Amino acid sequence: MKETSDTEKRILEAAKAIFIRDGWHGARMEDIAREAAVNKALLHYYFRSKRKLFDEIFKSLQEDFIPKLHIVFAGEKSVLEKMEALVEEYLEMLQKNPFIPLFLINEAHKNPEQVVQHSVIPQFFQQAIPGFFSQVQAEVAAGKIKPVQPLHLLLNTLSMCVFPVLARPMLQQIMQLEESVYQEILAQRKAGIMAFIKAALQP
Amino acid sequence: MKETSDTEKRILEAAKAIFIRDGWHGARMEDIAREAAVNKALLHYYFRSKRKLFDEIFKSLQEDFIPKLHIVFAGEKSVLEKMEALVEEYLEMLQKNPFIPLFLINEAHKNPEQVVQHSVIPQFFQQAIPGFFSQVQAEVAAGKIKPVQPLHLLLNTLSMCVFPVLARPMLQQIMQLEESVYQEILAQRKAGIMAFIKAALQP
DNA sequence: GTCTATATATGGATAGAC
DNA sequence: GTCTATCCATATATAGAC
Repeated sequence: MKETSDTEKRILEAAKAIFIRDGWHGARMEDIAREAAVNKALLHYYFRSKRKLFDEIFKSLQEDFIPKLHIVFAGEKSVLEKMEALVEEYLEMLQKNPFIPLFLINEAHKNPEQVVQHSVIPQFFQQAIPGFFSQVQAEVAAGKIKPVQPLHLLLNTLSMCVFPVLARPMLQQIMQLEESVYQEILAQRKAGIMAFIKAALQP
Repeated sequence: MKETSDTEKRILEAAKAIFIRDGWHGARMEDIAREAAVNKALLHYYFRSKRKLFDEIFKSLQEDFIPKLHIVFAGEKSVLEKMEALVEEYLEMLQKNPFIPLFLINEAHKNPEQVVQHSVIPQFFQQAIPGFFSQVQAEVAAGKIKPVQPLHLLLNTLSMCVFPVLARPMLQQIMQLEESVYQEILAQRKAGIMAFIKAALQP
């Protein structure tokens, strides 16, 4: 029975909002404190450091997301159906937490090892993905889908989902689009990605 | 006739190496100075600031890359041929300058407007891309390629090229792969991406 | 638990001697 | 042009009063 004080919850909510808005580097403890309507010393009282505060948020996020991924890959569904479920779950998570990929990439760049330490994603990968790769090869051999290298299929799919979210501010500027127009494009991504994958896989 | 002293060139070379290795945030003026075998005050003597030093590198890089992109999109080639040329040029640039995308994304996140100021990419986009989009629609209408939304075709292609490079340290950790193995995968990306695009487009 | 005030660390930038 | 020494800004983290 974990007790979580009202202030602690307010801080977590505020921190999540600020991390989403500004990313890891942009988010300042000062801003989080103001958002939570407390003093910034309180953040350290509850969470000791900015990193631990983030970890708390990231942990609960993983606890929410990883089980969904397990369901995606564990079922009896076809490769195409699994890809569709993956795209759907991934895009939904990204919409709610658009700052996560950039944070992980930046952190991994500075200190690669800690990705393994602070995340259960590598563990998930080892468990769920080899089986999926076998399934892809089996469906290719059976002629159910066009020949494709499993790893590249996965990389392609993840890339198409993440990159437009990850690089939103940059792409929006390059294409000179209004915020609302870009959001509209992101909303169409699921269709845009799935049409592409289906066309690429169906024999 | 621009004079560039030997020291200045050494600093530029060193800075490029450090930026490639550590990215914008990771790169320290201290490290660049050591790499160039000079004192860090010299960096400021020649370039005034870290940002201006980077800009110098980024500028010469654009002067090299943008013309290639113009050639890719300006020719009389088919959509599929243009995509192939794009993937080839883009992957080559990324291999030589893997730190660029992460830098641009982080900067755009902190201060979106400056992407336009410090880069000619938005300008390129306005010039070359609308024509390409028309060409895609024309080929779709003519039944030369499967129905596809031009913007999503472009987003998909760019995403598949950039993301595995951009997120290398993270992906390498998640998949628990040796550096050399991951490099091998990147080397196969061109084939992996093009097979996917061709399968997705060919009617 | 919550605040004000302050310490500490990092890293870019500058002054001034040579 | 090149160096040493120092400044300064930013932002995290802590001490200590209430």
